[in-house]
Amino acid sequence: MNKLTLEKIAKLAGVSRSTVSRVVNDHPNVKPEVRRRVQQVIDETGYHPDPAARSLAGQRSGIIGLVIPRAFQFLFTDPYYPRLMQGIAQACNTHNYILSLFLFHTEEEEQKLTPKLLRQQFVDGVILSALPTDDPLISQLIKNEVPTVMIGRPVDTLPVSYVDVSNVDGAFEAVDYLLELGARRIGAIVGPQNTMVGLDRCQGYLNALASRHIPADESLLIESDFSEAGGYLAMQQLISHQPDAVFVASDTMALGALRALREAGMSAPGDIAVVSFDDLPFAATADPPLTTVRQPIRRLGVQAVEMLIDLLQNGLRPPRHFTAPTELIVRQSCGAKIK
Amino acid sequence: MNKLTLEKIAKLAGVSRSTVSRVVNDHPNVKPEVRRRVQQVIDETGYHPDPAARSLAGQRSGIIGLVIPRAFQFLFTDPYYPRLMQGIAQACNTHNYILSLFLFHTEEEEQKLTPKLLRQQFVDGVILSALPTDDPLISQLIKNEVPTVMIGRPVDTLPVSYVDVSNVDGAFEAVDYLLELGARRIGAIVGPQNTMVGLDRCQGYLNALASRHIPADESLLIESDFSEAGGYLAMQQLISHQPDAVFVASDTMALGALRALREAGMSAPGDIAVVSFDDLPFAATADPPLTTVRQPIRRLGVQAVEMLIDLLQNGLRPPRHFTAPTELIVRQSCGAKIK
DNA sequence: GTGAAAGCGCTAACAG
DNA sequence: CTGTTAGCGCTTTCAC
Repeated sequence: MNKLTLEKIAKLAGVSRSTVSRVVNDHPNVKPEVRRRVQQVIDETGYHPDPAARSLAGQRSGIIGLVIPRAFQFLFTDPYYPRLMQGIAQACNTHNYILSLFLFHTEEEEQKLTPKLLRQQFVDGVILSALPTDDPLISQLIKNEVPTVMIGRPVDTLPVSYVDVSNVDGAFEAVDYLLELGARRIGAIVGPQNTMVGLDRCQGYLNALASRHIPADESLLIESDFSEAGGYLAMQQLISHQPDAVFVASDTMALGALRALREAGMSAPGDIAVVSFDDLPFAATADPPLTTVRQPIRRLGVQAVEMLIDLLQNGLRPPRHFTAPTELIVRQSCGAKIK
Repeated sequence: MNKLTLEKIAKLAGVSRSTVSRVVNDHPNVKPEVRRRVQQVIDETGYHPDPAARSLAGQRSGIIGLVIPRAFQFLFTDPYYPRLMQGIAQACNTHNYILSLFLFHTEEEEQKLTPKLLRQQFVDGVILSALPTDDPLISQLIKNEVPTVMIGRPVDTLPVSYVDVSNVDGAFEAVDYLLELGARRIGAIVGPQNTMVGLDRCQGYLNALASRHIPADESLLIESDFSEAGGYLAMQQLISHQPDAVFVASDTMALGALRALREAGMSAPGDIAVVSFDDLPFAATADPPLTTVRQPIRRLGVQAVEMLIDLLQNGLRPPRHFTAPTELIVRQSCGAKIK
C-alpha cells in the first residue's frame, strides 16, 4: 500500500492538486460536478491528508492541548479529571481535533514543556485546567497570544476566556438547604484558598450564613486540600467544636469526613448532617449517600473545546465566559426526609 | 518576536543549516567547539525546531498515541486509568514524546479515528489499553505494522508486544491467603470473561482452590463487570449461598460488595472475609480497609512507553513482553490478625 | 473555476 | 567534519 498524496488523487481524478486540496478543505470555488468526482476518488482510495504537511504549509496543527499542572496532587484522587477529559475528548472527536495531554508533575516538567505550548508550533490552542493563583503559565499564554480556555475562572482578573460552574451559588444552595432543615451551627471544610474554586465555594457558604444573619464562626471553618485524607483530618478537628452540620466543598473530602465520623462512633446525618459538592459517581453509593451539588463536568469539557474553537475561528477578543448552573441533589447525608 | 528557523540560527552561529540540524539532533559529526558555539546561540535565542516541519521531513512525529476504547464504561468508574495515564505521561515527558489521547466512546468514533492511527501519519506508535477479545483494532494495527504496545496481554495469541501484571499469580496469592486463614467456602466475583484480566484473575482463584483440592462450586462464582454496581449485585447474589470468604477481582467491585454486605446487616470480615485486587488509593480507607493485591499501575505505564520506544528504535520483532509482579497487601477486610 | 508555482522548516543523502 | 541540495505533502497566492 503505497502512500497516497494529493498529487496522486489529482491524477486519478484528472484534475490538479489544487483542486483536490480545495475539495478536501471545503473551499467554495469548485464546480459541483468536479467536487463530486474528486470526492469519489478520495472515498474509494481512502485518502487522508498528511497532518504534518498540512500544519507545515497551513498554520494549524489540528491539535488541542489539555494542560494539567500539579497532576500529581489531583489527577488520581478525584474522578473529576477523567470525567472532564471525557467531555473534552468527545468534543475533540466531534470537531476533528486531536487531543494532546500535557501533565506536569514537577516544576521541571512544566519548564520543559511550556515552550511547546507557547509557540503555536505544536498546538492550535490550549485548555488549561484550574491553576493555583500564582502560576505564571497563564500570563505567559496570554502574553504570547496562545488561544486559551481555562477550566474554572482565574483568581486574578485576566483577559482570558474560561468555562466555569456557579460555585458560589451552588455552595449557597447547599448550605441554605441545611439551614432550611434547621441546622444552626454549620461547619465548613473548604478547598485551598489559593484556588478560585476553593474561594468561591467558601464564599457561597459564608453568603448563606450571612443571608440569615448567622455570624461566621472561625473555629468551624477549616481549609483543606480536596483530598480524602484532608477531609478526614478536617472533620476530626471539627468534631470537637460540635457543629450540627458541615458543608464539605468536595465529595472526595466528604468521603474522608464520613470516615472520621465513623471512627469517632458518630454518623451522618444523625450526629452531624453533611452536604458536599460535585456529585461524583460514588456520591450515590457512599454510606450514607451524599447530598451534594451536582456540576456538569463532562458538559464543561465540551463547552471548553467549543469555546476554544470559537477563539480559533473568530479571534481571541473579547474573552468569552461561560458559567454552567449547578443542581442540589438531595440524598440521606443531610438528614432530609426523603420520600 | 519573529520566527526562529534553522536558517537564522545558522546565520547567527556562522555555520550552515545542516550543522545546526546536527547539533539539534545530537549527530556525532560536529567539531566540539562548533557544537558549543551553535548550542550557545540556540540557548540564547530560545530556538525550538518546528515539529511539523520535522515530522514532514523526517519520518517521525514524536507523538505517542494512547488509545482507550470503550472509554465510556471504564474511564470514570475506576481510578485505574488516571493512574496509568500518569505513568505514561511522565515517561513521555522524560523521553521527549508528546502524548495524544484517543478515547473512543462509540463504534463510530473508533471508525473515524482508526485511520489516523493506522497510517503512521500522526503517531509514531500506539499504546493500547486492554480490549475485549473481539475488537478488530489490534489486528489492524498489527497488519499495518504500527508499533504497538498493549496494556495487558491479548486474549488470543498475537504477535504483539505487551506489558502486563501477574494477574494469575496475584489472584492465587490472595485466595491462598484466605485458605491459609481457614476459609473453605470461598466465593468469587470476577471480571468480564471476554477480557484477559478477567480470565486471568479467575484462573488464579481456581488454581488456588485446586491446589488444595477444593472443588470449585459454580454457585459461588459470579461474573461481573469491574464496576461498583456490578460488585454490589454480585455480592447480593452470593450472600444467599453463604460463603465464608469472597475473592473480588477489583477494588471497585469490592466497594460494591461491601455495600451489599452492609445493607444485608453483615460485615467483613466478621461474616464474610473479603480480598480484592488493585490496591487503588481508596482501598486503604474503605470500611473496612481492603486486603488487596497491589499492582504497580504507574510503573506499567512507564514500562509501556519505554517498550514502545524500544520498538521504535530497534524494530517490532520479536514482540517484547513484560510482566510486573504483584504484592498482597494485608488489611482488615480478610480477617487476618494485624499487629 | 482551475492550474501553476512558490514556499512552510526541516532532514538526509551526497559531495567535498 | 561541514556545506549544498533535494525533497517531505500540503496550502495558498496569482495568473489564466
